[in-house]
Order: sequence, then C-alpha cells, then structure tokens
Amino acid sequence: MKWDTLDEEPCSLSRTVAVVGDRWTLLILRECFLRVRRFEAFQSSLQITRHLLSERLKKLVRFGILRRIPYSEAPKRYEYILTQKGLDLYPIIMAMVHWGDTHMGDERGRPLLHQHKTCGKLFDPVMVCSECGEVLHAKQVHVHAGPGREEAVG
Amino acid sequence: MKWDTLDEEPCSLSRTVAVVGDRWTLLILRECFLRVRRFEAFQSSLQITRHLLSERLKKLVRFGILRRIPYSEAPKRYEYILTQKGLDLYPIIMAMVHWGDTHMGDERGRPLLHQHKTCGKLFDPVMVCSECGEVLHAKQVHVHAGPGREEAVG
DNA sequence: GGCTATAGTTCTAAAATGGAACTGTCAAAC
DNA sequence: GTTTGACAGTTCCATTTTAGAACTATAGCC
Repeated sequence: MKWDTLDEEPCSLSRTVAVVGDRWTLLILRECFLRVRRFEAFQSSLQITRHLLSERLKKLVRFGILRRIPYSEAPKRYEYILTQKGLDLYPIIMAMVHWGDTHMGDERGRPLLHQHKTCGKLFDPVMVCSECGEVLHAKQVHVHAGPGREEAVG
Repeated sequence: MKWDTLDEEPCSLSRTVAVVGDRWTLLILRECFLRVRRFEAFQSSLQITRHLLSERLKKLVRFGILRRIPYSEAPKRYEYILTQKGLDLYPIIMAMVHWGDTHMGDERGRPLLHQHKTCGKLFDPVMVCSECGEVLHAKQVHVHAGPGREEAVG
C-alpha cells in the first residue's frame, strides 16, 4: 500500500484514514477539542516525542485541519487552532468516545461526561439519517457506487 | 507511550484508538461492513501483506470485534464476522466516510452513495444529541470529569 | 501423482518510532 | 551584562513495525 496517495483513493473512508488514521493524530485531535493549542502543551499532556509531534502537526496543517497562528512576534511562537474542516471531525471523535464508553468501560464509570449547552443535559452522541431522522444501523443501509467510482461495491 | 496499555487509559477515546486506531484496522473494518469475510478476500481487495492481515484479524478477534467462525471442517477454514460490538463501530466508520465526502472529495463526485432502507432515501449520517435531537457541534458541548477520572479536564 | 484453493507462517530489508540531547530566540531575574 | 528559563522545534541513533516475497500445510479434484 502506498500510504502517500491514500488520500486520492476512490473511497471517502480511505481519504479520511489518510489524514486522521493513526494513533497519535487522533490523540492530538482529542487535545485540540479540549482546547490545547501549543506545542509544549501537546507534548507534555501526550508524552509524544517532540519529533513525532512536529511531524503530525505539520501534516494536520498541510491538510487544512489546523491553522498555525502566531501568538507572539518576538520570539516567533505559534499555536495550532482547529479550522472549520478540523471542527467537522467532531462527529468522528465523538463516535469513538461513545464506542469506548459503551464497550471499553471499566467498573469506575465514564472518564468524561458531555453536556449539551443547547438543552443543558448530559447526553450521548447518536448517529441518525439526515432524511428521516431515525437512528442508523449498518444493516439498514444499502450501498451504491456513486459517480466517483465506476464498478459497484458491496 | 506504551501502546499495549492504551486500552486501560482513563479516556474512552484512547481506549477506542487502542482497538481501531490504525490505518489497516480501519480499512479492514470497511471491508467487513461491505460484507467481506474471508482471509483471501481481505488480502486481495486491500493488498495488505498476509502477515499484517493475520495480525490485525487476531487483534480484532481478541477485542471481540470479529468472531472467527468455521465454514469448512476439513480443511479447517474460518471466516470473520462482525459481532454486535463490531457492528457498533458503524457510526465511527460512517462519520469518517461523511467527513471524507465533505472535505476530501474530487471533481468526480462521491465514491459511494448510502441509501436508508427504512425511509428509502439517499442520506448523510448526522450526529445528534441523544436528549434533544439537535445536531451536535463541538462548541456547544461542555466536558466534565466523570466518575472514571479524578481531576477535571478541558 | 499433480494442480488448485485457502489460510496462514517465516524471512529479510526498508521505514517509522522512541528517547534523549541539542539549537535558537527572547524575556525576566540577578 | 550574564544567567536562567520558557518555548518551539531539529538532530541523532537504537529499537520496533511494516512491506514484500517466498514457504508451509491441508484437502478436493482430475
């Protein structure tokens, strides 16, 4: 597999995997959603090597998920902020958190609770159909080849 | 980072990442949701090395995401089927597909279209609040430390 | 016996990662 | 005006993972 062209495969999952499909990137994104923005902060909270952190941040900037913004002119210092494209990764992160809550929990209960500011309640994220609003299940979905692919699949 | 104990971290995202947080595993799961079940079928559609495929399938079985079921007694042959725990990964996969459709598309259009059997329409997956049903956005969510973690975060 | 199909395992070279030390810039403290 | 410390990286080398290909094993079919 040529990972460097995975983002050009005729498959939206592959393209997403090309960007966020590794362990460190997902953990870095978690920190971003918890409002972490600076190199040292990522490094100390994740215990990631500085080299890899530098690589991953560059990659996320390159793909337009983070924006590198100066917060100090002299010395030059930057912080990493989620773009709209990055913020749109939220459902992926939340889906993973919810699966972990459901299937990987221990006797101590959930590590984090999420409160919806709009309605004020503690909630779980639920994936629904954009058309009818019903909860989605794999077995109720039929897959067709779209215009971006010739042959039929699945 | 000790990746072998990532599934015991007091963070549901980490625990999920421990299981599905690598490129091959996510691609293998895509194939599972497209009804692929056999070793040779995974291998030829993904072009993954047989060694890694073997490793990843074992890991998915160990975590209870796939079940290894004999479909032939002599010679012993097995196929890999998603358990309920595995089927519950569907929102993660769909969230990734949707993000790819939205942000990584090219001029040819979507590779795949999804039809909801329940309502009959082509749809997008949308993540909503389990309590009020509103669409979720990162900025409308407040995070609290839960019982599974002592100190407050974010 | 020879051929094919399936599901792996083994081997070696190449690539990625971990861990630690090093670089460079500037502000504030002494 | 020299030292200390914070920050944002880069460099180096040992270890671990992965890629790619060949090999093993079982059994059905001709």
